[in-house]
Amino acid sequence: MIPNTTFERLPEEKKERIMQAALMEFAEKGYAAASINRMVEKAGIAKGSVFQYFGDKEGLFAAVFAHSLEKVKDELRKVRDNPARTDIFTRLAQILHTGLDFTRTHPLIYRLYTHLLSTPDMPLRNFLLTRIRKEGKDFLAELLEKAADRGEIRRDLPMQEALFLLEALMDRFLLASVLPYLGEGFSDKKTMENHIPGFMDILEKGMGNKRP
Amino acid sequence: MIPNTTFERLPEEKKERIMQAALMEFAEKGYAAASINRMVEKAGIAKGSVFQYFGDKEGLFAAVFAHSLEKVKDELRKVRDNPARTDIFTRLAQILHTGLDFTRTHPLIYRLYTHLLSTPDMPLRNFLLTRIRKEGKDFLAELLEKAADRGEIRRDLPMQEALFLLEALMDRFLLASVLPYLGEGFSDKKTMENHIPGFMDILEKGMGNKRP
Amino acid sequence: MIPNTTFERLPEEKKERIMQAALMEFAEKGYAAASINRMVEKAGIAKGSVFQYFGDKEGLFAAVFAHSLEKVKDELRKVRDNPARTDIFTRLAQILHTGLDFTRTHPLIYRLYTHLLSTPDMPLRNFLLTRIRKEGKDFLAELLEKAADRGEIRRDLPMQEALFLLEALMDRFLLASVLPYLGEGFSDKKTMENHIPGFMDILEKGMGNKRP
Amino acid sequence: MIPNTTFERLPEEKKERIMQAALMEFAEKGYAAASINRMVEKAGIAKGSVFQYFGDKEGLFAAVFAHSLEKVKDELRKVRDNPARTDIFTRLAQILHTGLDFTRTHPLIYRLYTHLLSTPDMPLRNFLLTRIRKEGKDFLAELLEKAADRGEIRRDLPMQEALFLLEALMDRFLLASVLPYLGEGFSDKKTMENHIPGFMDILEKGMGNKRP
DNA sequence: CATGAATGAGGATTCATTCAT
DNA sequence: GATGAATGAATCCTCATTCAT
Repeated sequence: MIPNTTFERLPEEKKERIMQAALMEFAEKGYAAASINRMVEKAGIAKGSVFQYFGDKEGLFAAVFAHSLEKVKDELRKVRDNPARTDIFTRLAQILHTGLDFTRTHPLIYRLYTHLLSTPDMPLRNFLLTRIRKEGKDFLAELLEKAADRGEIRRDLPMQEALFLLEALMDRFLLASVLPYLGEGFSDKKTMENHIPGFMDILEKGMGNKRP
Repeated sequence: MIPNTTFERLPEEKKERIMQAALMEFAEKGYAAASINRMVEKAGIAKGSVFQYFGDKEGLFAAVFAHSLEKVKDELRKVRDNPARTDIFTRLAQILHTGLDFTRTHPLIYRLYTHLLSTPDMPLRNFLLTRIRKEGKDFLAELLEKAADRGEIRRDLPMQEALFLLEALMDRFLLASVLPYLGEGFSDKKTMENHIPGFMDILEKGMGNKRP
Repeated sequence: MIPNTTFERLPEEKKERIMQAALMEFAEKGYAAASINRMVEKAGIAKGSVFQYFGDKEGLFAAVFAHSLEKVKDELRKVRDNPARTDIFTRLAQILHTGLDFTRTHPLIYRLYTHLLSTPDMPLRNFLLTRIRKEGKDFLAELLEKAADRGEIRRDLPMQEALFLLEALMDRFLLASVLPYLGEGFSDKKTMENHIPGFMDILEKGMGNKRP
Repeated sequence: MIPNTTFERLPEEKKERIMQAALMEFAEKGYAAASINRMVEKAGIAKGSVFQYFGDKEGLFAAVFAHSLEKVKDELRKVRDNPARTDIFTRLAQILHTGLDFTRTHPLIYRLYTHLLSTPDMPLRNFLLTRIRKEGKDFLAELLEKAADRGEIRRDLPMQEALFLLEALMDRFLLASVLPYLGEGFSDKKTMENHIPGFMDILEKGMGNKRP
């Protein structure tokens, strides 16, 4: 479970090459169907090394996941540290944009996440899912709370449901950017940004505090 | 290519037993990781029979999917044929309730769908996804249009985005009812219904035409 | 081993259909690799019938072989009954032509024979091979003997070797007419006849009794 | 596609053991009916190794074939490099002897060749056949041409047909040495050599240039 | 520490044969 | 007598894992 330090000491380039190859396999095939054979060939390393570094397939998966989670956190930090003094809806729009940037740069990471979501017997599933969702959800929750404090959302807004809706939108929006056939007009990553204002319009009216 | 009629002629009980066992495997493991060995053991039939009935794994998957789609359609028919003369938001609430009933009765079918969504190299993925989504999405689209005609939603509602949001909520809501760890307060199927009014409140304000 | 009479009582058309389908399989794939599944599909009969008629795969093969042997005999009869009062070399040329006609009409039968030749563990191999070769070889042997009596071949001709050579030529010639890539200029069934005079020229000089 | 070097690096003894076991299977059963299970048991290696070495059954077959072809070439070299200053018929007799030596030492290789000849849907059939036949046929063709230049064969000899006849005799002669039931007096490898002079007698009269 | 050869369990699939209808 | 569903052994092949070099 605890990653061998051997892998850590590898040259950065090689580490990245291995992580990338593993991520590709897991993201495309899911955990069980992923083949270490294909991975090592892609990465150009010896098969034995995988087991030296990570113990077994599960350990490799955990490492890939942790590696990916770091990138997610980096991205989130960017948004969080944005000192933007704007209202929550502008903020949400920014987040969608950032999310889109993320799936554009790291489409495989998002696919990895969806596999985790949909496969009940994936090893470490619960552990990993709670870890990654904590990142995203806490962030949204905090956003909502602060907005409430600032009076940007209406008093009687059902918070739990609002949070759920935001997460649903976010997830589906990113999924559509990563996998085809989720709806005409949304299969194209390039034009997806055009929809963001529309979403904000609905959310603002549904959750906001503006007088008409 | 044309499905053998052998399977059709089986006694209903046996057919259902086989479909159920296959659905369990596919829903839990996804397509590639599903094991026909496990399935036939669960179903109590000979391994060779699977191939006599369905030709190959892909054929079996297609059959399971078709079988499941029928149940989805049955459910949708119930909602559609409901002659309810109510506004769209009451309707949406009904739909969420019905969806919850469905995932309660057929949790595996929904999991099957999520695998299809998240696995890019699933066989027949595009074909099957377009088929199943046509059912659901067309229904929601029609609902929105009629509501627009009746003036139940505001004139300037961005329709595409509204539709997307509804689908996202629907999907996520049902997913939460089927798989754990999507959020505290939502992991419990029994209490999920309590959230429906909250959702409707937000949607109505965001999309509706009511004067405050 | 003894063929069930059930098959004999079948309508001629059906019998022929079954034999033809079986011959195709055995000729193309050889005995072990032949599939009864494919055969019954081609023949459009029930799989169980094959076993009712012939007992098992081996019985079927024996029946196909017997059926084919009949056709060979028919063909040989044509040549034998030809009251041609010609010398042996004209006769041999006729035989090659007839053989070519035969492989043109029944290419599969010849392939069946080559499989039998080249597969050591084919069931009934020895029994069947001796049966079929008896037909051909005895005929050639008789031909040679009569020619010797008539003084058409030289006194000192080594008979065993001559017979062997004739068989070799015959077999190879027919094989080339049935399977490609045995030599440029011989892969084309249509032009093979042009080579016959050349062969006769060599044989006549090598075996004949003519004074230069 | 490119053959793994793993097999090449094996100890010679093991390589030979594997090749021998595989050759036995393929030679006895033909390609499709050959069983890798039986082979690995005979060779005493793990089943997985076969696929590590050769990729798949076809790759194994190609390797066995290449291995065998090398032995054929070695044998041919012996004959070719024989600086014998003799006429073509003495040469042909030598070749038959050498061929007999070869089938005595490597009977399976010749059987492999006959399967290739008689099985139309063997993988790589055309490719392999042209390769192996090039070796043998070119050699005979060259022999004939040189004999023509030296005036050892008659001017008006039909060359194509002569070549064909020589090949047919050669093939059939070797086949008889390897598989039983091709003719009494020829089924016995030990006495086959006795027939060679008889063949030469016929060929010399049929093709040669001697005045009686 | 890196390598890659060895292994056998398990994968999907095909098959000849049996037998109840 | 004809049918075709049921069966399980055997097919080729892939895989994660181990371990000697």
